Amino acid sequence: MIAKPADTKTRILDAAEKLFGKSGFDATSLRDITAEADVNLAAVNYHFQSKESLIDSVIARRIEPVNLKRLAMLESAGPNPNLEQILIAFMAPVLNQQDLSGAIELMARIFATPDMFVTRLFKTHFTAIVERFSEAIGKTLPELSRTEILWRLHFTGGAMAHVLARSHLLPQMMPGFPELPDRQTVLARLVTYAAAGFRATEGF
Amino acid sequence: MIAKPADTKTRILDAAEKLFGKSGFDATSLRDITAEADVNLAAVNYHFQSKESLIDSVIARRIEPVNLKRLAMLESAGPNPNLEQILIAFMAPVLNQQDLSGAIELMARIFATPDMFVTRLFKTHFTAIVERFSEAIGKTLPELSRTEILWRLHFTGGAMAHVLARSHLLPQMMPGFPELPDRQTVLARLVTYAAAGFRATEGF
DNA sequence: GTCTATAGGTTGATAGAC
DNA sequence: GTCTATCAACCTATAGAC
Repeated sequence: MIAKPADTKTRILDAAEKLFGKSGFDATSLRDITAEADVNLAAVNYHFQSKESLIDSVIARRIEPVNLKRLAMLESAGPNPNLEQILIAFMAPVLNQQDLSGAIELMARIFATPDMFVTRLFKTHFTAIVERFSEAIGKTLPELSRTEILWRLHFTGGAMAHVLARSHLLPQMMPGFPELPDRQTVLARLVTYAAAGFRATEGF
Repeated sequence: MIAKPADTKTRILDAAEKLFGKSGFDATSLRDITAEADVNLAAVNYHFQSKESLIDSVIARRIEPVNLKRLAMLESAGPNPNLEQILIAFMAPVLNQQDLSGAIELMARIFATPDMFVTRLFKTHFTAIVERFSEAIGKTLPELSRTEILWRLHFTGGAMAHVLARSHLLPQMMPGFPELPDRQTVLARLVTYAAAGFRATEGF
């Protein structure tokens, strides 16, 4: 492995990702980022024009590969994937991604931030995913209405986002809670829970 | 109904709640708050000492009544509540609260903000609730391990938080998604989903 | 309790030299 | 492309008059 001397633009993206994930978009200043990246302050505006545009770039760089992976996993499960395969394709690329420079914490922020400009990105990047996955689920659960499927996907996304953002404090919140298991175990628990939720009889 | 002339302290709390919910804690300045509340800037520091202490007060004012309501609903379901009753007691007080000055949006922020000082409040206000509800669930689902119950409560809290934070954009995210139903309908959907998730056989 | 005034520091963004 | 220097605006917090 050759240590790549990352160029300025990449260094800024890496530093911004790390700090946005740790402290949020508002609380992270451009000066924090340039200090972390060890580049000049003016370089941010030269390469990204504005802070908001930098946020756009940081988010898109991580989300797009994840979404491609989701679609690829769904494809590779064949023309008639079962519910568990679908849910794993939906969640594994998010939960299992490499946390090189804080990608997981960043993703937790994106899911959890209701601010308008993040919401806009949410729409941009997730609409096609929701469309594709809700269609696949509809094929395995034809008795569910499309509306119900979308709601349950909404619930499932919420559970997944919460796992990203807060799982690390389960042990300290609950006395006697065991060590955090590895990601595969968490994913398995989540898939079991969500699959049962999807299979519930509609209307209660 | 007599229109109460709220005192300065209450006006600040109301304005802060509204703006924290709308824009987040970092993006809301004390000047934003005092302008909204139509009080003097210095009044904030007089009544609350610091911004962080104001945030504490704003959050505690809304969370504590909700948690009392949760415990009361669980009590009133009798000594052996079924799973649905437990889940309704857990979620209804959060989802159905009056959104007078932005309480629901504030609650969404609290659940969704992974910052340390919010996490600390999370522990302060929710540990007892989790303890009580996980115990009640354990009585109805004795075959589940305590660890599994805590994980599934974690997932359920995530789904609920996501409903608070993002449900309003389901219609615009999905072409053909119908109008948002009333809160009771959303709650019923969520309870159906979560109850099935809890009843899943452990270990898959 | 409420106000004005201000201290002391940070912010995003840019102009202009190299 | 990268730097220094700087602007104008904003921030939290406090001192001190009333």
